[in-house]
Amino acid sequence: MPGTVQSIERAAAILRMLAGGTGRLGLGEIARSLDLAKGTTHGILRTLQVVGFVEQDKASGHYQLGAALLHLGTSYLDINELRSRSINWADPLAARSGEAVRIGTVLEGQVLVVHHVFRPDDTFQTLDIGTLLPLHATALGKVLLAYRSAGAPGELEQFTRRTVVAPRELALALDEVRAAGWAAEIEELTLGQAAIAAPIRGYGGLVVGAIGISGLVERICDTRYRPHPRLVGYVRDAARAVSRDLGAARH
Amino acid sequence: MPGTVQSIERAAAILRMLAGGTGRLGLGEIARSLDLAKGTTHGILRTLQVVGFVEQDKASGHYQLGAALLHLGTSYLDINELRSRSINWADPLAARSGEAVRIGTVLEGQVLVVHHVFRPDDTFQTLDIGTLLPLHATALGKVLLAYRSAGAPGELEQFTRRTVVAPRELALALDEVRAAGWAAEIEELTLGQAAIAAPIRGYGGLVVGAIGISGLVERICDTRYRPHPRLVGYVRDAARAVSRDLGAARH
DNA sequence: AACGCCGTTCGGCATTGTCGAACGTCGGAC
DNA sequence: GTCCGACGTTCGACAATGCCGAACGGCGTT
Repeated sequence: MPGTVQSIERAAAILRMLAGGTGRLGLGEIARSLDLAKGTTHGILRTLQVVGFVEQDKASGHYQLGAALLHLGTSYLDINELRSRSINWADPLAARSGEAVRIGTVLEGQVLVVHHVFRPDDTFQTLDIGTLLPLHATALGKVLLAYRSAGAPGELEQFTRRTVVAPRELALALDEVRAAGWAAEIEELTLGQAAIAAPIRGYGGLVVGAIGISGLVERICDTRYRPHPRLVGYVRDAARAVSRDLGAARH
Repeated sequence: MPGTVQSIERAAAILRMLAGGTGRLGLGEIARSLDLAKGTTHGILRTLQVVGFVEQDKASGHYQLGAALLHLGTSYLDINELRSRSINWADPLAARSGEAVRIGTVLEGQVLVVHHVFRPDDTFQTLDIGTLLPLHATALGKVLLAYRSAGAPGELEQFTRRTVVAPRELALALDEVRAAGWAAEIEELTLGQAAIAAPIRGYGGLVVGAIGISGLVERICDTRYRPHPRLVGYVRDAARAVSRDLGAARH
């Protein structure tokens, strides 16, 4: 890609690789995967270490992500307008619906969770801000796909028996999402779990994210195995409120 | 610095700058602060944009941190051994003490919070994982300073009337911390707040972090304005437990 | 209407980072 | 105990790379 700094692209590729794997990776492993000379890879890793983006386990020599990234990630949250505007509406939605609320955007063919409110009643749940979820097997993802210019990703992983993996079937589902203005997901990612989501529009009406609730199927769905209209209304109301805050209304 | 990749260092400097400021920054502003040509800065920013580390506000042209950093930061948390080992002991500490628990490491002359457990009873508190705190005005920071090879930072900001700003006074306080094996902070960062912390030792006995509790002065301290020995015991017990998990015991 | 500032583009030069081979060290295998 | 292989690291030479500075077009202000 002309006009871009190649060493930075390589550094980013290394960071993505370290984030994807189980944790520590060896220099040789990294160099081999990215088709780089060991010496080159070493120079990049050393620099990343100096700036705190990676750390090295002195004992094994292996590399892992560094602490500076945590602060950068948190700073992103502080800046992110989608998140800051959503917070005021996510809590009420969690309270009204009684379910956990999540807000997501698209990042590299997946859903990035930028905000998460725990289910009000319940106890210990793991915070999954910063987590990546599949686009085709979540309510948030379907919404984001439906209003997205880029087409669906080629590889559709099957998580449960109900996961939509056929491209044509997914395209039809996305048509329905566009027509209805909201999306549902019922046991397509995890058995016993269901979710409802609606699009958040930013300046100019563009869809910049999605907000939704998720929880046990028996609470999200009615006896006919379909999402409660009441909950759908809550989600759509919240999405509209956030969109209004983001300036979707003005023009 | 020879042997390091200069463009990556510059890219990291830009990211740090974007994280430090209030949010969006202009290209000229960045180029001026880092003494770079506008063209050079533009190339780096474009690359960072391609890899998702920065985003550009189409309207104003200003730059801000990108979503990919959030995922990298979260991945760091998943990897970080200090954090993963601490989690099991942070919850019991919060339960026993009835206060909020935080675990921190040193990052660039500040305390980086890598884990945070809310005060059990209370209601809404803001999660400050990823936040940076001053070294000299927090209990966590004093512990980290006391066992650190590098000397204290030159600039000691005054937050309240009780903040220790005189280098000699701080050095004496750190001596006490080393002698006692724990540190306290009473209204030195925020009025009405106090904290207790103890060091976490990793492999080889090296101090790799600190764990502590913080809350209202009247709960942390006794009538003589000194930390409750019972709470100090809880914190030190937790610190020892985490250290044992991290392998400080073996050799 | 002209100015100043912004983000962006482009070409030439040399600084910069890349490559490949060689080194020291550690662990495991035999 | 002693190979052997793999690892992370260092180094020097080449040229490809990304840096610089000047020029461009758009926008808001003066």
